Amino acid sequence: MMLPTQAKQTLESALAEHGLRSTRQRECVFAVVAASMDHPTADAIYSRVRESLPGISLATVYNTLETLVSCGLVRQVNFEREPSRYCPLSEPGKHHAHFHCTRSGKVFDVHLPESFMKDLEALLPPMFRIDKVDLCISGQNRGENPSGHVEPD
Amino acid sequence: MMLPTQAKQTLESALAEHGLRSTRQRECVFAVVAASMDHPTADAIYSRVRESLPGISLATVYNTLETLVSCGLVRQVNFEREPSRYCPLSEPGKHHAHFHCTRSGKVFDVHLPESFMKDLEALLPPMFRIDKVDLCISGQNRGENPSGHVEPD
DNA sequence: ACTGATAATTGGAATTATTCCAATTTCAAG
DNA sequence: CTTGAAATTGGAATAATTCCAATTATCAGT
Ligand SMILES: [Mn+2]
Ligand SMILES: [Mn+2]
Ligand SMILES: [Zn+2]
Ligand SMILES: [Zn+2]
Repeated sequence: MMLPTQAKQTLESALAEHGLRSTRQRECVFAVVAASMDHPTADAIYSRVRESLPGISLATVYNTLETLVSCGLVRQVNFEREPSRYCPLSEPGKHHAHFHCTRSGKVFDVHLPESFMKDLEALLPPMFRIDKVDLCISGQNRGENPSGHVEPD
Repeated sequence: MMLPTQAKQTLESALAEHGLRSTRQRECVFAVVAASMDHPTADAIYSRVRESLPGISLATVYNTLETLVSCGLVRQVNFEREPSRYCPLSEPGKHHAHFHCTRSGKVFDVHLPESFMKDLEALLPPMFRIDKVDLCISGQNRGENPSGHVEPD
């Protein structure tokens, strides 16, 4: 798992902004998440990272994921009481929801247009300052391969 | 904790529809959730139910909450990895989101109009059948007491 | 390069919400 | 009543995550 130079820059500057160091472990965990389109759990990320860094500990994977989330590089996604999943956050301005197929267990990103986010904001009293929006839809994906802004099944 | 006659009817018919019996424990847990506007955890519900049924077990509270959720009478609400919370579901057609104030820890219901749900449906490919929508907003409630369709702080 | 201070990582133990299980109790029908 | 199924119970088990003290890596200043 190798990290493109540009992504490396992104990681290092985001970490630096928070007064944090770039390490082999952080680079590798970030590379794995950035390359993962399937919203893996911490355990799955641990498995994938160990192919490059066999000595990394699960604690470090958890620590690093928390760090990357707090730096705004990674998103933590929770469905019901299942283990947390993680996905890369490329553009900080863009929002996306998650569709969880209860049949296949797969997770799909669903792009949320700015207008939808505005509508949502309008539903809340103005004294509520929104920090984070988590929209999880669950159901069944029966039908052929979807196209557009939704990941293939 | 006493259950109004009408609510008792609601409970009994919902349970009967699923081939389940109405019991003292189920009545009491349902009564507590129905009367709770603060989205209590299973533990908090356990405490409140024990005032009426001191001998009830925590396992039964968990079992009953799962039963009530599967009967569509109660909603299970999850924020991040915090313990699950529960709220009553009076009208089956109405949807509501949750605002979680990270300062006070309080939870507010936010009514979602049908138009918003339609907009959401339109964002998904038609082959995705929606079973459930969980919308959780977190942020800070700074300002005076909100009014309207939002619970008081 | 060397050193000291600080940050990060590590393995394993601890935490804790929830689930599981076998035994007992309750219930409703015949 | 009797009886079989359903529900409840206490306590053990589970499992994702967090915690912790010890080790290791990194950086800044010499
Ligand atoms: Mn080691
Ligand atoms: Mn007892
Ligand atoms: Zn995603
Ligand atoms: Zn609610």
